[in-house]
Amino acid sequence: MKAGLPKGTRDFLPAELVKRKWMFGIIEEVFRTYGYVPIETPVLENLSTLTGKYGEEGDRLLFKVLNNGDYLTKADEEAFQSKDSRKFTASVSKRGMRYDLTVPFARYVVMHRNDISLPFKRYQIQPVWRADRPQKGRYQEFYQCDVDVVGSTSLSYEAELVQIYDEVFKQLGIPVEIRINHRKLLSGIAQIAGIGEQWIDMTVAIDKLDKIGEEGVRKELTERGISEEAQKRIFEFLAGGDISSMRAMAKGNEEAMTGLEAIDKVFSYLESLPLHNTLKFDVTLARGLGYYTGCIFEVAALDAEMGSLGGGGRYDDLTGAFGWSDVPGVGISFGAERIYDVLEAKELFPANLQKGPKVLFAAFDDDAHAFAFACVSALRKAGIAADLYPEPGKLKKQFKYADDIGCAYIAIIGEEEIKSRTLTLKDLASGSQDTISIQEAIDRLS
RNA sequence: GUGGAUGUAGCUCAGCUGGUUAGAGCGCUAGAUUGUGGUUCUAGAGGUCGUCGGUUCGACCCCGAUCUUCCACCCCA
Repeated sequence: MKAGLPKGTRDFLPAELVKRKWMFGIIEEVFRTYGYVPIETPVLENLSTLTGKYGEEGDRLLFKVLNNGDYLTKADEEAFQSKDSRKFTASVSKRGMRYDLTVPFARYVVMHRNDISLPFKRYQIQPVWRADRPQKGRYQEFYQCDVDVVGSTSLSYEAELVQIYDEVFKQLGIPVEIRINHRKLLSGIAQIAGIGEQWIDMTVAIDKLDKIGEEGVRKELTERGISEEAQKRIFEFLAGGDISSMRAMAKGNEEAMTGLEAIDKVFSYLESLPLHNTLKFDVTLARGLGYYTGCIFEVAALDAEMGSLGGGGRYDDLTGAFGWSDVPGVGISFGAERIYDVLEAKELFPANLQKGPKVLFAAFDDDAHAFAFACVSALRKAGIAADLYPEPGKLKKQFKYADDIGCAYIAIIGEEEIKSRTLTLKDLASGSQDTISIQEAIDRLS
């Protein structure tokens, strides 16, 4: 058989994984510093946990797992005959793979309500799966890094999450723009335009403003059945630009005012604490997932052609679907794959990331190999990543191997070294070498 | 889910209107060089031309299906 992978998935070579781990390490350390604790959840969830949480589009992209055993005996024959895929699937599959980290977290909070104290601040770095059509930077298996806090409505958490975005991207060296908006402001604008019922249609359309322009948005609004009159009011509002002028226009609409006040409050928390990146109020920002009800965030790289590097927002009631109502929360997510691609494209990974052992031992003959084995053990005991070429012989071959696996040093053992209980340590980058004792080598390499 | 491209050596790619032994560069292996790699030189290995089927005397080339990757939508990280 031919070796191959399912579409949209990939293997990682050591050189890539070293870089990924560096990136995840920075993200995790910032999460930890802000007081978040790690959790993990299983790959598989009950399909009932997942379906209906991401809209119709999301349900379509959900990976389902076939039931075990004689699943056909319990299959819905009628649904099969009438080619009703949804109904049939439900009869042969009761589990699916997680689509994001937020819904499993909601399930987790409800199930462990007696073991956690609110507000509960958690982070989670795990892969998720979507049966999307792959493209560059879009995979069917990819990692998300989520931080959420549940059990508090304090807007200081929104401000804190902005700081987390800011700190992570500062440490990674990617200049970004953090955009903020509020769902209530959007629904308020729709009310002001007299199309309160269609606020989601409006939101989806104006989200594309920077991409398709005003004409394109108007066209889409018309297609979604929104009148010219309403469109006029919407664009009047969008033209407002900053918070204070919008406040004047929103007067009398409680919904829009709530949104504007919240955004203003987040800005005020950060007033005296300068960010490294820019935080921008963007009234056209929408965000897809249906469960956001308050502030929403999105992060975009300033000088890279890349979709959003992360997003998030506040939800009034994340856990209601699992039977525990009115638990508010707010959280953000980092899109690891896209961030990695930006780091790669801009060559922002540190050059000195060690992928192989620090030193490789090379021996000339069997006696030297035996002595080298003892030397390697001594170095390893001292905590130095060291390795021994498996057989003695030509130095050329052993040098090449050291280069290939990314060693910084090679230690050569021959007759003379055995006699004097030393090793010849060569710095592969500079080419300089010294014959020194094992203890000296340990001191130099640690 | 819709529309469009793509696939030839480990990698990047040539390959004539269909014609018999499918090429290059890099990489790989060995030697030049029996205590010193990344340079140079020489030789060598490596391909069921994505897969399956069809048309043809003959297919890498034409046709169909399928898979992969990529692009634009949709949606999203």
